[in-house]
Amino acid sequence: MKSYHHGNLKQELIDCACRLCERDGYTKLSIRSLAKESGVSQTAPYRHFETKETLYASVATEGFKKLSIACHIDADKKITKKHLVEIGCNYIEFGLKNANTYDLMFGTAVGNFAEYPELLESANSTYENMRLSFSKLASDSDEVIAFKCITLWSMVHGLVGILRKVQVVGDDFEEGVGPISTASIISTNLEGYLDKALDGLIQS
Amino acid sequence: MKSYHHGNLKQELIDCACRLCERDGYTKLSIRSLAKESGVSQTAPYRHFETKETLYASVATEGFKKLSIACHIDADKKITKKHLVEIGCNYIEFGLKNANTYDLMFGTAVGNFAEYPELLESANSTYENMRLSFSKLASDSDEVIAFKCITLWSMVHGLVGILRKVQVVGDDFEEGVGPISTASIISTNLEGYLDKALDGLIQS
DNA sequence: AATTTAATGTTAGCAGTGTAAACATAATAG
DNA sequence: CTATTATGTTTACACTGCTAACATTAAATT
Repeated sequence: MKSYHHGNLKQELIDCACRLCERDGYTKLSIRSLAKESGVSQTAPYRHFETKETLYASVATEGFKKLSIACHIDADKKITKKHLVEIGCNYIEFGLKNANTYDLMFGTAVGNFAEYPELLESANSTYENMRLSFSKLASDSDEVIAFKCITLWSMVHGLVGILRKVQVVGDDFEEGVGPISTASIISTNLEGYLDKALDGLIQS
Repeated sequence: MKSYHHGNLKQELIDCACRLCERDGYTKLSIRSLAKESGVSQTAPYRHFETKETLYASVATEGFKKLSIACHIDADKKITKKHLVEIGCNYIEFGLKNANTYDLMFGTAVGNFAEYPELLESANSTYENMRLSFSKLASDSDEVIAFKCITLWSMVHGLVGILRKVQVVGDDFEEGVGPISTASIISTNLEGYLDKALDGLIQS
């Protein structure tokens, strides 16, 4: 016997959306199918999400929270380069393992984060985490730290994009030194790669 | 008086799709509206594009061709670091000025490039161009060159993504050292930024 | 405790989408 | 000149985001 009111619909919709989004990609996600999955009428979700983009924003918010956790490292006081490598690796790993969610977070599905305070907050806090780690590594000025953050973020973000493209294309890749085989070498030794790439970053 | 056969429909559809895609983003692009724009019936495009993804692939192919051109530099023999900075800047400029097309090229709209030979070819040739530039800069092994290529590409690709996100969010940005103001500093002096960032790359 | 109000659900329906099937016309090959 | 192929049209289906009008229940107010 089910009651007229669901009771926990909003959260269930978000959870379900996160799951389906990661499984099939956000383009395959429909409000109607989501409603059906939750055993509720087609338009019920609209009581909790003004538009589809609002739903996307919620899924992306969850994504940033998870990314924050994935990139968080325990360190009492000082942080070493090794820690940064670890952060970078964890970031990339997250991007590759949660590729579809990552698309939603960094693509254009949600046009303007500023319209969704929670999303903006969770995204900024991911950045803030990274900034804090850098600030513990060396006593740089705030400006230098910000530059380093953006550079590291760009690097790992870009690597996620490139590695994914190359991996998709490279299902049947040839031996050689082309982008595909090189990328797969990189991805099998991410740690070593990042370690070298960070050299130019942490000293200066 | 219009004839039953259009005569040049395929190319016109591609051109029109490129234009509309860049103007409104590829998600807003519909085969039907495209057909209407070309003064042809709703399903006529299907004689030239099996699915919508096939159309996407064509637009993306054009995108890579343009990117290749944008990143091409004239240099007789030797290429200097300055040239690489130029390539990087041109790449980023392309990504920011053709943001919607860039999404199509590097997003998940086209799942597997290998299914579209022309797209694969144009994408690979963009890479090959970059590789050639690096090979003229220093007499590195093919392996090292490939690593440098992927690293530079990741960097500029990542920067495009981050700068865009931050710019969108930062319509009303505050002074400070947060990601937004830092990113705008970077974007107003891309050349200087890349120059510094490339230091770690070209020597090693 | 009774009643008003707000939150949350349903039904019906519109305009738009990708795409398949059956048919029409024109260009090309034999 | 005829048969075939390429290219176009019409019709139709299942699906989508979303709106408006209505139903039910929970919460707030008197």
